[in-house]
This record gives sequence, C-alpha cells and structure tokens, in this order.
Amino acid sequence: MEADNKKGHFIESIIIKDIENNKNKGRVITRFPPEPNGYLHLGHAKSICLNFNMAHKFNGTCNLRFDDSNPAKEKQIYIDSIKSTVNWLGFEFGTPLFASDYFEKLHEFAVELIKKDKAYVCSLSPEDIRKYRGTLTEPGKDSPYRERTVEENLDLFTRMKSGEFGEGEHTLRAKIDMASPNINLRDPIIYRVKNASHPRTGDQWCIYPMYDFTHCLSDALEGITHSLCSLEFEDHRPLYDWTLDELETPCHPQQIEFARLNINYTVLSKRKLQRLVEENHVQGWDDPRLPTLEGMKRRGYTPESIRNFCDIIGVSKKESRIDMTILENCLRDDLNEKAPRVMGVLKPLKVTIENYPHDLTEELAAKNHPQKEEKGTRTITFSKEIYVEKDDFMENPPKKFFRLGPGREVRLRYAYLITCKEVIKDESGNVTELICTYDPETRGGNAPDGRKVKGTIHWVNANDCIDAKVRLYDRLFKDENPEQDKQDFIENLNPDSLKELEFCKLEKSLINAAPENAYQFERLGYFCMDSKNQGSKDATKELPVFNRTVTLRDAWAKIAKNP
RNA sequence: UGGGGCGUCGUCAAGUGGCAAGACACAGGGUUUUGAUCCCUGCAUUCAGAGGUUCGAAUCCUCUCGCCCCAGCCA
Repeated sequence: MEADNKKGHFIESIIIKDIENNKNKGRVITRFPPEPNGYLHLGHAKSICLNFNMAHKFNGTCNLRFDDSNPAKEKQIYIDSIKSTVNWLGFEFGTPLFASDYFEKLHEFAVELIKKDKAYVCSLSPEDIRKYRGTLTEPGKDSPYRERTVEENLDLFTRMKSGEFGEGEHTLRAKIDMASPNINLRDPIIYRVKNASHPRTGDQWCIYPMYDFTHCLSDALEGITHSLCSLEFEDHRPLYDWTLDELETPCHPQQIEFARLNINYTVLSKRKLQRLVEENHVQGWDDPRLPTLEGMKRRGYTPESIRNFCDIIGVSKKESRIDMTILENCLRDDLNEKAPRVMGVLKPLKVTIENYPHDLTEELAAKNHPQKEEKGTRTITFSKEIYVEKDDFMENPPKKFFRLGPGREVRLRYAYLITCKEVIKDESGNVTELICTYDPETRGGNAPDGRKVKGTIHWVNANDCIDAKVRLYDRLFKDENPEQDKQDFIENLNPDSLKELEFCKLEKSLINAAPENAYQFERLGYFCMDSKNQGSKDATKELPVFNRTVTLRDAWAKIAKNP
C-alpha cells in the first residue's frame, strides 16, 4: 500500500531522469532544512516525507539541517522539539547538521566573492537600501558604495566581523544587477551585522549570512543533489545558481520547488499558528486542535497516518487546499487496524435492569477487534445497573432510529437484549433513568428464537466503570478558508472547537491506558489519554482525561441531518 | 502596465500526440452484535477559454482569461 508501486510525482520524475543520465553519479542526497524558530506543523511533514522518501527510494540519504542563520529568532528549545518530532514521524537523520557549522566556510566564501569583485560593503541605511532597490515596475539604482575597491571592501568586511560597527551600519552585498527585473538579483544583502547571541555559536560572530547565501552553499557543502523547497523560492533560484556559479563549490545542487500544503478549516503558517498561541486562542503549541505535529501527536494522530497522508496527497506545483476529510480518513484507516475496541459512555444515562438479580455480576467476553481474532478478547462485567449513552435513547424516536425508546428492544453489545419499560424524569422533565428488562436467554447478544434486533448499543457496568473527562475536538475554524475575503482569520475561529465532558464512564480496562495507546470507543470514535494527564489509579488524583482523536464515520449523523 | 509560477471531476491528482488512472467526497446496493469496518456499483464525450497544426490534441503553436508569489539587514 505504500509509495512503491505508485506513479511518481514530477520531482520523482526529475530524479529518475537524473539517475538515468548519471547526473551526480546516480546519487540522491536531500535535506530537510527547518529554521529553529518555531514548532513543526503538518506542512513541514509534507516536506519531511518528500525529502526522506525520495532519498530512501533511491538509496540516498536525507540530512536534517537547521537553517540557523538568524540568531534573533532561533532557540534551542525549537531545535530539540524539531529533532524529536522528526524522529517521532519515523525518520532517522543521523547527527543533525547546522548551517551555523558552516559559518567559517561561509565567511571564506564571502571573502572570495569580495576578492572577485562580486561583493561589496554597502553603507546605505536600511531605508536607503529600500529606496535604491526600486519597485516591482521600476529598476533600482546602484548604491553609491558599489564601486569600492576590493581592498576597501576587505577591510570593511573584516571590521564588520570584528564588531567595529553597529547593526544597520554596513552590509555585504552581492554585486549583481540593480536593474534586474527579479528583485532578488538587485544586489542582495548576503551578510549583516547582528549582535544577538546564537543558540549554538554564542557570541562568536556578530555578522551572520543571509538565507540566500547560506542555503545554497550549505547544500553544496553537504553534496545535496536535489534541494527541494516551496514555491515562493522560485524567484530565488537565479540567486541560488548565481552564487554557486561564482564560487568554487564541491557541487551545484538543483533547486526544485513544489507547492506547500494547505488544508481547509485550519491554518498552516508559522506566523498564524504563533498568533493563535500567543493570543491564547488555543492552549499552547501542542493544543490538540492545532495542526502542529506536537498537537497532532497529543491528539492521537499516528506517525503512520501522517506519512500516509503526505504520500497520497501528491506533490505538484499547483497551489491547492486539501480536504480535511482526507487527513481524517488516513487516520481512521490506521487506527481501525491498530486500536483495540473498548466501551465508554460519554453522556451517561443510568439503566436499571429490573429483572436482573441484585447481587449478581456476570463476566462476559468482548472482542478486542471484530476482524482480528488474534487480538483476543477481554472480560467485561455486567450487573443490574449500567450506563448507556444519552444519545442512544429517544422518547419519540423517528422512523429510522434503531436505538432505545419506550418499549423498544436493543442489544447491549456482547451482553443481553434489553427492553425499555419505563422512563424516569426529574422535575424539569429531563430523562434521568431508564427501567428496562433483560431477556436471560440472550446472553452474549443473540436471541434463541432468532428475532432480529437492529440496534446494538454500547454500555458500561455502573459498579466498576471508571470516571473520566473527555475532550471532544472539532475543526478550529468555521470557514473552509479561514482567510476568506481577507478578513482577520481570528474572526473565523470555531467557538465550539473544544468541548469537555466531565462525567464520562469508561470500562474498567481503561485504568491501564497510556497516552501513546489508541483506543476505539465503540460507536464513538478513537481516543487516547491526554499526555498532560498522568491518569489516576489512585482516587486522590485528578480524573483521567481522554482526547477524542477522530470520530468514526457516522451514517446516522447524515440521516439525522437530512431525514 | 516588471519578473516568476499555476490552471485536468466537489477536493487532491495521474496523464508527456493515440482516444481521461487512482484517492477522498457523493449516490445507490450487499455483509455486519460498532448506523464502524469490509465488499460491489455509479460518478469528467472532456482537460480555464478561443483559434490553429494534425488522420488524431489535456498533451504542440497563437492569443485571451483567472489565480498565486516577489519591493525583510526573515527563512
């Protein structure tokens, strides 16, 4: 089922062609180059999978390289988070690499460029640089410092490096063409002064290379063959190539751009995610509603499901918005295979079986997976008092409702057929309890007389179930495209994206649940224990909290909507 | 009105001159002690539009239209 027998995307075609032509001696080396200035999200997962999969598929390697050339924004915690997230996703990268490891070499390259008179120290202020750059439709003007001598440039650059100047006083610029229709070629800045402390090099440097200079050279230094990046760098490719052409580098990697991932009802940009976190619209970077990989992990997404998703959505240059349901189905597919079945009642409704003995507790066998005998069975208990789901009872059920109602018979999964005899309500008319009878002949759920019972509902034994909280998540935004009509996406937040249920009753076996274990609560969906909740075998602690990862497909929900 | 890209089913996406894959969604039907899973069936005479080349075009040519990106000492 995995990528192998599938037809490839355009990048794969390019790689195959390159291998056929013995380009790079048939080698394939890719890299995933995150800037450690935030947490990874699903969009990164697409890039991670692409880069690692291409490398693996063609017996190559993929480097994890931190693009850490801007100390003002980068932090060690992000480096740690990114490393563990890439591992969690299922990829091995050996020792991580850092652009900052190349600072010395990058500096030498810059000097080489100066010596070739292909770079100069510019002393224009930031505002003047902007003015001289021109606009989209007008060419720029040469900087008055453009014709400084090599010696002067060398001297100034040395002094920049030694900390003689403040931020913004001087920059090192590539000498290309101020009239280029491509703004990236209008003498781009390649080094600037920054007095920030770098998470890895500390205060060793006060000048830092810019992305365009750093990235292509880092790629070349690592022997990258295919440098895959997103569409917005397409305009930078001429600069990528210019730099590598001007300098003596070990190789000249090929930059190939692809469209970044978009998914409806959510946002996938670091900036927007950051805003959601900082303005407390969600509860942190690992909020299970967020498409951050840490949030998805906490929600219960499996790495396999994410990898499979990245696999089936394809790679192209077309900007697209992928349907959330595709992601959810990848998850369901995986969880359906793996998750053991259990029973849990989210909104409990007490049921008393009036003809069941007071003091009896029976043990019943329940399958852990209906299609996989090898997953075995577990024992569940049954007694006179049980809980069923409030939603499984209707006082005036519509035609197609197969569940409980006055006088109706349903099957309790793995237990007995019961019939609703009486509905007890409180003074305000809310149903508080059902009095039912059971048919002792139907132990296990089958009627000896062969009568058909259409509805099967889940339940837990009131005597030994455990109390828990359950968090139900819904889409984060109301609108398919949160940025619709360029209104502030915050206004599109779904106020009901999180619902916490506090009085849930779960079958006893869940006492052993751990955050990394997925369960299917039959008929409800897939759930996992929240990783920030340590659970409680001892009653003095807080209640265990479970996250609903995703619902089951629900045909009834559709019928109920359009009867 | 500068430059760079992109337009194939509701959503993704194959297709590279020989007669529109697949997935999700959707609609029917079957199995089922989860209204789950699973299994069938249906679902683009048409590829942004218009011309042209060709026996033959989503694929080649021309023009038009639409959408995205670029004016950080961010990546």
